[in-house]
Amino acid sequence: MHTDSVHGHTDPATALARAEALCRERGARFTPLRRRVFELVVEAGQPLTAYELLARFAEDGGNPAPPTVYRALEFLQAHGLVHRLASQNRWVVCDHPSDPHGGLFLVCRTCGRAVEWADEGVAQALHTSARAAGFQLPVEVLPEVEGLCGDCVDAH
Amino acid sequence: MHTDSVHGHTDPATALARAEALCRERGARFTPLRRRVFELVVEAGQPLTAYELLARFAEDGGNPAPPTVYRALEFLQAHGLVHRLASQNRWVVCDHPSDPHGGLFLVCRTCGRAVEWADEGVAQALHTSARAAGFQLPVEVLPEVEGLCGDCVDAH
DNA sequence: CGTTAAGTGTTATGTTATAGCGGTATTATA
DNA sequence: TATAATACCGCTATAACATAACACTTAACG
Ligand SMILES: [Zn+2]
Ligand SMILES: [Zn+2]
Ligand SMILES: [Zn+2]
Ligand SMILES: [Zn+2]
Repeated sequence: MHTDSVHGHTDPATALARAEALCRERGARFTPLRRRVFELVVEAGQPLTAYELLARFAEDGGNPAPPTVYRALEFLQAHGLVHRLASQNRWVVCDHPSDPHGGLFLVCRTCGRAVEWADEGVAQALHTSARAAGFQLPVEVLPEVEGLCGDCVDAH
Repeated sequence: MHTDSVHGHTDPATALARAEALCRERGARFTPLRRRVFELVVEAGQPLTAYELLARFAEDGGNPAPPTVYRALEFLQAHGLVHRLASQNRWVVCDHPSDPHGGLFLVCRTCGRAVEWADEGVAQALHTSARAAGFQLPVEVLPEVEGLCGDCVDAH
């Protein structure tokens, strides 16, 4: 089984440059607002709620209303720059945008850390199982499961 | 690979009897309120939001407030009688309570139908993948994925 | 330029979920 | 049975998450 991990440790500058390049390629506008939202999500290094983002804007003296932030997040998601963790109501940076990918989101029940784990084995098992149930899944599927990360297991 | 499906077509009377028996065994109180909530979820035959449940109570002339319904749902969930679909903010009856089980929730993007699909292959792939990422998953893991059910695929 | 589309600010509101308190019903114990 | 402890539920209020709709500004394109 081929297993390929991508950890959430891309440095912010690289992530920003990559996002900017990707948007330029596609003719999508990486506006200051969208850039700032992306930057905040990258810097957080962990999943954030939309309202946590709003709070960070407020720290900067900004004052956007919820729709402003939600719209930016939707743009970023549409371009694969962030993922929405539906089970957590949170948003997190994608570590390998521009590359369509399925996989698995592992979310720590204790510390909230999330790891996007690209694993063809899981994706394949999911598609096989879904087909057996008569379901057709999109190519990219990214289920979320809760567990304990290594650090939190060690700390009992 | 062993694949075992359980469809959402258990008849309401049977489901109720089973729930009642299960609670009696465990010394848990299957009160009228909890019974009614369970019955409504069973009858719906598809995932419901808590507020849809509240509306059905209202149809009956009842008037519970949100916490009342949420508490009943949490009780039912704790006893494995219903599952919460975190990605959908909905609740759905479990087709094989009393039997700890992992698997997969397949949710149709179009019609909203949800199928709980017990598949050891998926559960195993998830645990293997999670371990590789340093995560420890609970024994029962039930990720949710969105796709198209057979009917909705046929209807284009 | 002028026209059009895309992006953003803003207000208001809709939807989902929980905290906390006080009263009632059930159970456990003497 | 009396009493104490616990579990359950009604209720009010509020927190947390998300979107509709409209006005205004900015960018894209001839
Ligand atoms: Zn990704
Ligand atoms: Zn952790
Ligand atoms: Zn189940
Ligand atoms: Zn369908």
